[in-house]
Amino acid sequence: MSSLPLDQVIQGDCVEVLNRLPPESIDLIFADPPYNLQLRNELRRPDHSRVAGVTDPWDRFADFEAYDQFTLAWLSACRRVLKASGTLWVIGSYHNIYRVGYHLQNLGFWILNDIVWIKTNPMPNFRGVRFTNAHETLIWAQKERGKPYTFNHHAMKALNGDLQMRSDWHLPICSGSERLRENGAKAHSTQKPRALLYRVLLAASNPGDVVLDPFFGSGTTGEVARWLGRHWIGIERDPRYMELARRRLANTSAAPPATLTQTNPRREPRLPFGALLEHGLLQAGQTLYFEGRTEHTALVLADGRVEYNGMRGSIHLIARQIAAAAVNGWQQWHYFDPHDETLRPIDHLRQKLKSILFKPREEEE
Amino acid sequence: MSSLPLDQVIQGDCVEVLNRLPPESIDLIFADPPYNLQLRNELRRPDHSRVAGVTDPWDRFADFEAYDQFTLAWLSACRRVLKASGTLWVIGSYHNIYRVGYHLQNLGFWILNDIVWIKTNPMPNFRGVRFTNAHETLIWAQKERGKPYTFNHHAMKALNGDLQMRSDWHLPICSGSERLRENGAKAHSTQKPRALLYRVLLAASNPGDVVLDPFFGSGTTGEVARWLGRHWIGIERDPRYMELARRRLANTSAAPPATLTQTNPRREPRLPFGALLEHGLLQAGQTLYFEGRTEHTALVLADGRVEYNGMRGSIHLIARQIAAAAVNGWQQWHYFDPHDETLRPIDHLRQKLKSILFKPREEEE
DNA sequence: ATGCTACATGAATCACCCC
DNA sequence: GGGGGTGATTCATGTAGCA
Repeated sequence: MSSLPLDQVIQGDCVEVLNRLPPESIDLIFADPPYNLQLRNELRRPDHSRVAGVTDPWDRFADFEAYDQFTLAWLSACRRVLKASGTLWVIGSYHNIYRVGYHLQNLGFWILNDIVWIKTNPMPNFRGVRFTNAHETLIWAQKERGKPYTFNHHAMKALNGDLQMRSDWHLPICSGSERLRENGAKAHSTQKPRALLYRVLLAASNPGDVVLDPFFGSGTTGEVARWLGRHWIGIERDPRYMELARRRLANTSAAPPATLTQTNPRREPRLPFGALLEHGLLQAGQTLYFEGRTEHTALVLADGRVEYNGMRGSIHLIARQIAAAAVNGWQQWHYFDPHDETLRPIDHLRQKLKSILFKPREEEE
Repeated sequence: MSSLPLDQVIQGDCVEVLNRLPPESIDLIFADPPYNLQLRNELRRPDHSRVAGVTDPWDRFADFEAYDQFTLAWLSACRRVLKASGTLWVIGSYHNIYRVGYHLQNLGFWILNDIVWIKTNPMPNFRGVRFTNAHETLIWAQKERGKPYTFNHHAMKALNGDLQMRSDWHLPICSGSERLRENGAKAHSTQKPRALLYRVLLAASNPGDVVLDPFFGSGTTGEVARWLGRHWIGIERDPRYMELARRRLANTSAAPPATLTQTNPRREPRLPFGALLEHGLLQAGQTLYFEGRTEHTALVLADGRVEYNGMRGSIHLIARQIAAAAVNGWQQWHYFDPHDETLRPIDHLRQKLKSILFKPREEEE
């Protein structure tokens, strides 16, 4: 295999498949390896219902040494196919992330950041014997210290309301309609949310780049790569997951490439418009209507800005240009709600997202 | 040194000092080791002012291997002095925490949680080449898997507005009047905020426990330990920091013991159902009502068992038989209160007896 | 359609005493 | 030390069912 099998799911052990790929050919790797959870007994909620733990056979290792060998093998194989300018993301929990980070540093990867995914709705600790485990950790590392790498600072800043994107990402877990199901049961026990991958790919790759995921699973990485105009390669050992991902990707539409070009920073409000994109309430390429009228339309860009009449900027900036007055973009811009075929202010979506992210708590004494 | 040097700062290398302490004598260790930051060049803000990085000699290591040796040495020494029921906290950043976590697991420590300290006011990434590094990581580990350990669940829940404390802690960095200064300059480059230690010590120790900090620095651990009625031992290599901490601790006042009462029911003595009979709150021959309904009644026997439908057993056993599920007999069974002619759970009587037998006590030991 | 309640569930290393 | 009994323990969110 000398050329890259782009935009495909490849069935097989990731080390073997990686070793057949040409060296230094991948721009970005996102890896979601087994966490080695080591669950022993069943766990019940206070109402005595049983918690469905992750006890899949792919997460069973004899001991730490076996897990270390596994980790070194796939990290080394990834390192070979990564371009000198490429970066690697790995997600994990306290069960495995210290082993991953240790070996990754030993192999010569240079950590650029670690990111904590703060879950807005984690599962509680039912027995009250530890802290609620409310986060997972991502390590972002380049192949070699000092090499150039891709970090789309302005896109991240735009996505974060004109403030620098920080290392703590507050996002909900994957649930509801986003969660893939088969006969009512979850199709994959550890499906990652699209918003997480959206931020990773937008930050650390460019349109046309090749993004590889050695533990493809349900294929979230591929779906978001398509949204963002990145090529993707998914490696998955389990034929059932491979089929699942193939079906998913066959139904994923790509965003128009015009929305994906490089950008400059803009002013944004506190809850940024980009959050609507991260959470899938809007998609890049959708049309916005100024004051709900069809003669002024704008195009939603992937980093949370909009394009109108050759101009690019935040919803507020563009709205000011059109109205020639200080206006609030959240009220001016409308989106088409296909559910009831009406135009609504995007502020409607913001309220919806607010209720998702910051559900107001009762007043306390 | 056979007895513990309580409530003192000891000057010396922590491994040497730890090796002179008796084994299995410490309840809690909080360690804030050098982070091995490996800063190469000076960093300037956009206005060209110089950023005061951590370039102290105590944070310089030749390479990862040297740092690993250092880490293994102090972790091993800590492990020896820790009680079987003791736990260890280590704080670090992505520079060192993966090495710490790896070695700690290899030594047999069992991770209970990792905690992310989210800084509400971190230093921005001035050059815009990475994400703002807005967090540090703490690992909380017990000496050995499966041993009992201290976690004050109710204290944590109360501290968090009656919701379980999560693994993400949003706290500001140490600044303002809390920050120790000498001639206007920071007295210690990595002084930790008291709020962080407050949560650690309140969660994982009890009044009277011995808390040890092998990298005492400015002495935040000691100050909070005094606040919370814990004994403390601080080890610090640098004589200047040792003096700084001694001055600080001399001016720290301890909390009134009455404010430190235990709220964890696990530490309260157990009251069997028969105690209600012994103390006359119930009498043999009385009727109990399952879930307050009159169709399931049981007879109280003199030995603290109940008889229901020919079966005899504990309140829990019989309740489980009726409910065909794991239930708590204290909640299921009701008694008739002649005072106001209502049915109440027998747990009401238990609470009453508890308040009679165990008047809220002062600090123990 | 709207609103309310009940129910389900999420990468989980989830008890402890006493015989 | 092993086994059985006692009894302590949950938050956010989405969906289904029903009025």
